[in-house]
Amino acid sequence: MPELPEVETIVRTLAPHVLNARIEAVNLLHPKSAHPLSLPLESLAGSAICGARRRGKLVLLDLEPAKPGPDSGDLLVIHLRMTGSLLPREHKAAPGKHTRCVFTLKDNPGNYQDLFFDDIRTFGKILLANKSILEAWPFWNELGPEPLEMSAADLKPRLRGNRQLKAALLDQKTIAGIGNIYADEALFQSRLHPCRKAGSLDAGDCERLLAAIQDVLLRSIAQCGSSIRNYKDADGNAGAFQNSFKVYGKGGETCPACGAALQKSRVGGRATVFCGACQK
DNA sequence: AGCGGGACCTGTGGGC
DNA sequence: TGCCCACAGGTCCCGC
Repeated sequence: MPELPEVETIVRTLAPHVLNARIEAVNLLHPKSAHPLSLPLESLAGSAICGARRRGKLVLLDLEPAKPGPDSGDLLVIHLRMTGSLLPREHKAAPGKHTRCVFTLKDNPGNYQDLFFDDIRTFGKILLANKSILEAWPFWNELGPEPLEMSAADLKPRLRGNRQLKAALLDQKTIAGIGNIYADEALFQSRLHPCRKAGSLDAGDCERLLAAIQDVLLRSIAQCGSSIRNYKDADGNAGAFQNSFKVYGKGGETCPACGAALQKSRVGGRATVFCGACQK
C-alpha cells in the first residue's frame, strides 16, 4: 500500500500518539507478521518510544529498552507493504478481523492506549532490531538514498545498466520510497519513457527526473498522501493526492499535456500508464 | 544482467 | 443475485 508520502504522513500523525509512551505489552495475533530476523516481540515490554521516523517506506520507532543489553532491541521497524496500517485505539478495544498485532502503550500521565497493526493481506512485517540484526538485514543495508535528500549527481550513477527506467525506480536499492504510483507520476512529469534504458539518461535527464520525483512526493505529502482503497493515516484520515494523479490508473484517458490516449502496459511486472507521445 | 512469472494473502469490482 | 476472473500501493525467488 503505502509509498513514501503515505508512510511520511503515517509517521507524522502517529508521533503524537506514541512519543514518550512506554510499551506495556505486545500481543502478536498473527505470527507471520513478525519478521524472521526479529527479536521476540514480547521483549518490547518495558521499552519507551523516544522517536518516530521514516526511512524509505519503513516506519521506524526508536526505543529505550528497560534493560539495555546486547540482546535487547532499540529499533522497531514496521514495513506496511500493501495493506498494513497503524491505528491508535482505545485501551482494550476489540481486535478487528485483520488486526495482526496489538501494542499496549502507557503515556507519562499514566493513560493507557492500544496501537493496532492491521494488515489485510498479511504481507507487512514487524521487526524488533538492534545494531547486529540491522547489519544482517540486506534490505536495510542496501536501501538506496532518500529521494528528498539527494542530488541529481547522486542519482546519475545509480541509473546504470540496461534495465528499464521504471524497474530501476521501483528497486529500493536505487532510491528508497518510490512505488508504482509515484514512479508513473514522476516519469510522466519528467517526460521520460518507463522503458527507457536506465543507463541512457544524461545529466539533464537525471536532473529533470529527480526534480519531478521530489515535486510529486512533496505535493503528495502536502495532501497527506494518496488513498486508493485502504490507506488511512494514524488519525484515520484519508489522503487526497489521488485527485492530482496525471496518469496513474488512467490508461485509455487523454494525456493532460498533449491529448493523446494514455497507454497502459506492464513494466517491471507492474501496471504502467504513460503517454507515448510525451514520454521519450 | 535483467526480464517475466509466480509466490505470498485477502478483498473488491467488473463482466457475464 | 451470484460466480469467476483480474487486479491491487510490495518484495523475493526462480528460471531463462
